[in-house]
Amino acid sequence: MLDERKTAILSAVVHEYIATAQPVGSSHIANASGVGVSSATVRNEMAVLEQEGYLVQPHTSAGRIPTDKGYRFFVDHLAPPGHVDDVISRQVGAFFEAAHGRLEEMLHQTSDLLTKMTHNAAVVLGPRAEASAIRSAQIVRLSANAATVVLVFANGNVDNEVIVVDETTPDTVLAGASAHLAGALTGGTLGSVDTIAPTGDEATDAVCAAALDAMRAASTDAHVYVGGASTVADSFDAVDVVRQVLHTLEQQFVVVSLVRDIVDRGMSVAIGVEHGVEPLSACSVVVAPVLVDGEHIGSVGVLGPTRMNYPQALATVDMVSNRLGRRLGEI
Amino acid sequence: MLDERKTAILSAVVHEYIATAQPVGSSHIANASGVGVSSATVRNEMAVLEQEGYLVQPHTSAGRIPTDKGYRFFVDHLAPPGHVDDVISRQVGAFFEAAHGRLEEMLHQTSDLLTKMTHNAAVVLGPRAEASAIRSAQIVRLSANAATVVLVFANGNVDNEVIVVDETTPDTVLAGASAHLAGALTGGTLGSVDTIAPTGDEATDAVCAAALDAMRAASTDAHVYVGGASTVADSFDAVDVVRQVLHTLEQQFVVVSLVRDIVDRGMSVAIGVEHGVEPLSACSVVVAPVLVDGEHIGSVGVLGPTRMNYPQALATVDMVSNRLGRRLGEI
DNA sequence: CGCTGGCACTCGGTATCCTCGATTGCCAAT
DNA sequence: ATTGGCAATCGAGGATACCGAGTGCCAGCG
Repeated sequence: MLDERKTAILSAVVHEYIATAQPVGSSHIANASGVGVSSATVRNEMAVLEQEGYLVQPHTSAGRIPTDKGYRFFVDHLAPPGHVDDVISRQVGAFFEAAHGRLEEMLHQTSDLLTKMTHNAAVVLGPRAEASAIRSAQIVRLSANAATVVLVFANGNVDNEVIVVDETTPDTVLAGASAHLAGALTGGTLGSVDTIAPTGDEATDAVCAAALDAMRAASTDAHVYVGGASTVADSFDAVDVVRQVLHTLEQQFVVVSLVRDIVDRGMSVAIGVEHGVEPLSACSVVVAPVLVDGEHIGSVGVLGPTRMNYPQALATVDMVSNRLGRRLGEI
Repeated sequence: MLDERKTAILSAVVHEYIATAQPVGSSHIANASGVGVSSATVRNEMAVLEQEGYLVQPHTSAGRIPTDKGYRFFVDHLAPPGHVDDVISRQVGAFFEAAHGRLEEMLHQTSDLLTKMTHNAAVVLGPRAEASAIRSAQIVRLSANAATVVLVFANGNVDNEVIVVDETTPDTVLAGASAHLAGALTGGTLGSVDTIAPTGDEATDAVCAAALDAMRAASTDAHVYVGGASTVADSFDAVDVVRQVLHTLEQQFVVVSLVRDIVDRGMSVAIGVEHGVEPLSACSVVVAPVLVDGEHIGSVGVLGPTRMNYPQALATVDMVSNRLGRRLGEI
C-alpha cells in the first residue's frame, strides 16, 4: 500500500496528465498541488512509484505518466465521488422525460447522449428479447410468398422477422396460424416456449413453426448501439491507434462481449489491458448495468483513452444507467 | 474537349494516382503507359492539362495529381465499364439469397457488404414509411399507462411507437381502438390518411389520434445505415481529415440529405466539392437508387477519398442496388 | 511543325547537427 | 528525512546541406 504522500503525488500526476495529456514533472507537482514539499522529494517519491509500477517515463528527461496500474489505484482509492453538473443532470432528466417512441430509437439516442456528455464513444446494450414477456404475436401477409411475424414484448420492444410462406397458403390459414401463435406465445417468453402445440392442420402448423424458428433466431442477436465513434479520432494523435480502435468498435460481437464481460465480473471500470481486448489496450471502458426492478436487462458504457476523466465518466454512466432503468421500468 | 493524347495521359495519371496515392511524374507515364511518346512531350501536355484545370502540382518539382475536374472527366469519359469479379458477384448473389429477417437488419447488412466489397464507407437509405401501403395496424398495451402502436407495411417494414394512455382506459377500449385503427389504415398509407373517422366514443378516438400522431412523427425519420466508417481512417493520412469526415458521417441528417441530393439530381457520382458538403471535400460519393417496380424506394452508396476506385465502386454500387431492389421486390 | 534529348533549376524529403529546455538522479548540506 | 544544487540526459525544434524526382525551356532533328 502507498503512504499518504505517495498517494497524493500519484493523484496529482493522474489529474495533471488527464488534464494536459503531457508527461508531468516533479516541479509541476511540487509547485501546484497541495503537497507541501520540494521537487527533489517529489522526484524521489516518483522514482519509487515508478519502481512499483504506478508510473512510467516515456523517456529519460521527461516527466511521468500513469500506468494502467496507476489509473487503477486512482479509480479505486482516489477518484473523487465525481458529480454531474446540475445543469447537465437536469438535461438528462429532461431527455428521459421526453424520450418516447421506439425502444430502439431510445437506446440509440441514449448512446448519443452519453457521447455528448463524456466526449467519448458510448455503448448501449439493449435487452435481449428472449427474457421479456410476450404481449402480442401476429403474422401478417406481405405478398404471395412472404409474411412477417411481429412480436410485441412487455418491455416495449417490437421485433419482427420476414418468413417465406407457400404461395398456395390461403389467407385464412395465415390468419389461423396468427391466432394460434398469439395464443401460444402471449404471456410467455421466447425462452420458455419450446414448441407450439399442433392444431392438427398441417399448413397452419408449418407456418407457426417457421414463425417461431425465425423469431428465436432473431432473438439471439443483441441490440447494441455504438455512438460517438468519431470521438476516438479526437482522443488519439497516432492515426494507427485510431484505425485499430475504430476497426474494433465496428465489430459488434467484440464490443458486446467486452461490455458483457466487464459487467458480469462486477466491475465498473476496465483500464487498458485489463479488459483483454488487445487492440483496445490504449482504452478504458466504464460500464454500468441497467436494472429494471433489480433485474439486469442491459448495460451502458463509455469507451475512451486510458487518460479519460474517470470521475466524470463513472458519474455519468451511473446516472444514465439509473435514469434509463427507471424510464424502462415505467413502460 | 481534350484530344486523344491528352485524354490518354489524363487517364494514365488518374489510374496511377489511384493506385499509388503518389503524385505521378511525366517519365512514369512515358515509360509505363501505352502512350508511345517521350517524357518531354508528356510534360508539355501535362502543363496544358494543368492550365485547363484537370491536374495540379502539389508543389513545383513534384508530379501531378488529378483535380476534381480531372476525376470528373475520368468517370464521365474514361472510366472502363468496371466489372465486378465473378466470385464476388456470386457472393453478393448468395448474400441476397440468404438475406432474411427484419428489413432493418437486411439494410444494415447491406451496408456492411458494400464496405467489404469496396473498402469504403457505405450508406444505405431505407424506404420511407409514409409511402408504403399499410398491411396491418394494432395497439398493444404494455403497462397501465403505456401502449405501443405497431404498423406493418407492405414492403416488410415494421414500425412501432410507444404512446402514453390513460391509466383508466380499459383494455376493451384499447382493443376497440386497435380494431378501428386497423380498419382505417389498412390498405392506405401514412401519407394518404389524414384523420381517422370518429367512432363516437371519446376515449377510443383519443387513443386513435394519439397513435396516428405518433406514427406520423416516426415515419418522417429516414432509416439510414452507415457502415464501415472506420475505413476512412485507412483512406487518409492526415488525422484531422479523418476527424472531420468521421464527425460528419455521424450526423445522420447531413448524410441523408447528401445522398438524397445526389440521387435526386440524377447523378451517380459526386466528386469532392461537387456535393457541396465542405467537410467532405476530400471525399467522393457514389450512389445508386434502389428501385422496386420502377419506384425509387431508397438509395445505396459508398463514400471514399476522391482517389477511390471509381469503376469498381460504380459497378459495385450498381450491382448491389439492383440486387437489393430485386430482393425487396420479392417481398 | 511537332517531337525529343538535354540541361539548369526548383523544392520537398531526409539526414545531420546543434541548441535549448525540461527533467532527472545523485550528492552534500541542513 | 528533506532540500538545494548540479551535472547529465534526451527529445523537440531549428538550421543546414544534400539528394533526387520532377519540371520548364530550348535547340536540334526528322
